[in-house]
Amino acid sequence: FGLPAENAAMANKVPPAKWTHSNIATMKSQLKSLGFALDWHRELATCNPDYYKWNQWLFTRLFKKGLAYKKTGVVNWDPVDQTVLANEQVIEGRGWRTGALVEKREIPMYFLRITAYAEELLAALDDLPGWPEQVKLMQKNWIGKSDGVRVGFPYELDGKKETLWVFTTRADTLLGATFCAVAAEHPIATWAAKREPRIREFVEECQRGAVMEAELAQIEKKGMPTGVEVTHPLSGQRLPVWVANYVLMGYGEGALMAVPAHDERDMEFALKYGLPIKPVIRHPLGDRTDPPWRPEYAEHGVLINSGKYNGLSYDEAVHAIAEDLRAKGLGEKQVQWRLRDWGISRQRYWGCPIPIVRCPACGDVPVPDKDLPVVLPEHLVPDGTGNPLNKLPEFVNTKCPSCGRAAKRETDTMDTFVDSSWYFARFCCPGQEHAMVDERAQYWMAVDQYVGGIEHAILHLLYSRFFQRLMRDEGLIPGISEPFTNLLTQGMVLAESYYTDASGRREWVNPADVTVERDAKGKILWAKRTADGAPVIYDGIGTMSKSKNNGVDPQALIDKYGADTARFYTMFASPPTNTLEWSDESVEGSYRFLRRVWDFAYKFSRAKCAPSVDRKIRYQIHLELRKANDDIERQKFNTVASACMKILNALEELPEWDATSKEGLSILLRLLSPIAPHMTHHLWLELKFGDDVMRAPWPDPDPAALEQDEIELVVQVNGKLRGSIKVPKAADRAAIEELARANPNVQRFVAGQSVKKVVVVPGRLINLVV
RNA sequence: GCCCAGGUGGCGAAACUGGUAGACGCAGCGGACUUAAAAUCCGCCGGCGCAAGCCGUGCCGGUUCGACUCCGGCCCUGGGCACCA
Repeated sequence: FGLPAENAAMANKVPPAKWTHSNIATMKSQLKSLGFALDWHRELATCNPDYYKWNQWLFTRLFKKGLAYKKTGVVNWDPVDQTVLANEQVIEGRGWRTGALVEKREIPMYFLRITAYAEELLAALDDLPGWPEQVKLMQKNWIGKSDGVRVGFPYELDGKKETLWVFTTRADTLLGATFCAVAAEHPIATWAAKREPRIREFVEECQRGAVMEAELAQIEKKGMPTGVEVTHPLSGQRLPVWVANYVLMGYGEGALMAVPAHDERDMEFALKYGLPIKPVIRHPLGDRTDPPWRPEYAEHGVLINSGKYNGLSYDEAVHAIAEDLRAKGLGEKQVQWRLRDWGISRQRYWGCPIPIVRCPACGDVPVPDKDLPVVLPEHLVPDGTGNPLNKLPEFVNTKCPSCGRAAKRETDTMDTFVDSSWYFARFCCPGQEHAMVDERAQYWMAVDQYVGGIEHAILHLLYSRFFQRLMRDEGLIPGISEPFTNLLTQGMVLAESYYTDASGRREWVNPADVTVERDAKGKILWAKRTADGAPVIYDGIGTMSKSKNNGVDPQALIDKYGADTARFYTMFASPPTNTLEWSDESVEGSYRFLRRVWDFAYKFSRAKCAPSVDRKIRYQIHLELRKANDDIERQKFNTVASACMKILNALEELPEWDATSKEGLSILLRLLSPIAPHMTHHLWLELKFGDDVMRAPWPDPDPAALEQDEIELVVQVNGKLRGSIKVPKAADRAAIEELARANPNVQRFVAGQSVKKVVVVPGRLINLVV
């Protein structure tokens, strides 16, 4: 389900269902040829009615509970194609197909009340020891709980008494507020726009602009006075109200108090429009408030210029000011969340239909269970001008489930994040036709180890955590709140991307189909499509993605080198959490290594083994094994692959075939078996080490092999490496120091100076400070 | 702009809690084998220097006997910013 399938459908003029099913077949065969141990009888596809029926079923439950509701939301509108665009389809403010300037439009949509779970989703992060700190921190900041104060600024409009409410985390700076600013959609802005054409123009300009937060945050800060003045709730001073494009209607009250002296954005705005700047926090370096802005202006400190609050600290001031505001009915302490409810309506065809019937008499009526699923017709081909479901009367026209009169079906479909928020629970219950999940989900959940790209750190993982709670509270999976016990976030695989721009529309060309000429430093001079020589534009390096057509097909690697090499190389190239710029140049080394293992094993199978043991090589093998076992725990599989290589290198140094060869080879095959299972399985059998390497006991290092009488210590003088010494394992400090001083090179650097201090790090080094 | 990561040889990387920077590979160079090539094997492989040694982990500064690792500031790259998923 989703946009890529619709785009492909448009480009190839085939229904997205067909394209999707053929992709599933291809990817399934690739997964099979890589030899992963997957339980295919649990397979599901979210575009299958057996699956999405339960999206619809849960939605109707949430709707009745008020956890799903309807309100207006803002979308990108392409005025030429008369269609809603995804953020991805807006390129530099214009529609991707039409090039028309994109407008904002408010339309009714359905929302899931994730904010009802904000507190729990935040607090529970502390109970996820198996999650990377990085991800928990991102989620915490995204949910964005802030303690602050809601402050009211009274004003009069057309003779009516009103209050402008703002939220601030810096109530301590209230006496430094010199103006207020409201969003373009705020009632004060609307009022002012009616009276003053210039303001109306500005408000309209703000409303035309971007929907995306990243864009909003980067636009030039602009504003206009509304002519409205509010009264400062403590000083009684009159403050002007401005309408400003950097105030978001979606956060807080859609209005803010501006304290230019202690907020960078307010300062920028005040300087631009000549508004007053009043410092109210003592600067740690003295009375310095003049521009340019300095970050320390925003630090908490002692209040000044604030009348009775002078001398108070941040906490004291916030408390005192909140109390005084409360007494006047003009404010109180308040918790504010950054998290917004989740808009799930998509004005698109290839998704799960939202199970609502719009009845002129009864309003929005959820489709009853007996009529679920609302099946998506699969034969349509979208043409880019809106949802084709709207043009399908047999889908749209229906009867109200409540009163039986003629009614219209909702044609919006659900955000595909809904599908991916609970599929893991469905994996637990193959074949279940009568429920979303059954008691098997209770048995299997939570997922022990979840693996996914870091790009999902916030949205997908947060939505899944939310859904797990929805299912819990629906009584489906009682007592389980968190879906994923351990989380590994893979780094992104990056590749260059290229597009042609001939028709004014970007057409992405796979890097494999591009010929590139580079200068000596590797910078791209020009690039063309290999097939027809058409010039292509280099778009930089970024994530491999469907939309930029810059993925590498793993099949080519499997065909050329086999699945084991493809697997070994992927493990060896870098740790899974690293970002990786893809290059298959060095696959050769992995292939060479596996062939050497094969070769070594076959020579061994024909050799006569001496019973002797090579203690030095055995030590090396067991040392590598110990490290490899640690690295598996740490999920650093690239060094496990190198440990395999080091063990083979050590084995090849053996002067003759002996007991160490046999033990070492047996360790190597078992260590290698999860990475290269096909080959190691075969060799294990051939060598008669057992019948199934995957069932053989995991190798553990032998403590006896790791024992050493002498250890090597590094000798430093003033922290610089000057030599090394061999000392008996049990040597004491004095003995080590004596040996270190006896080293001739050390003597050169110590000669004529007195040793002030000696640092001994047991088992590692001795440092003489002169 | 905001939030989160990352930056180490020509390249992928290693160095686990502050303790020998560059393990293991790729590419490259030199050699062996071969009529030749492929494959394989051996050696070299951060920079400067004849050497001793000096410098070197994005940049600037700090803490420490000792910093890739910790602290402060900056630069660059990647991920996310709510309709790509």
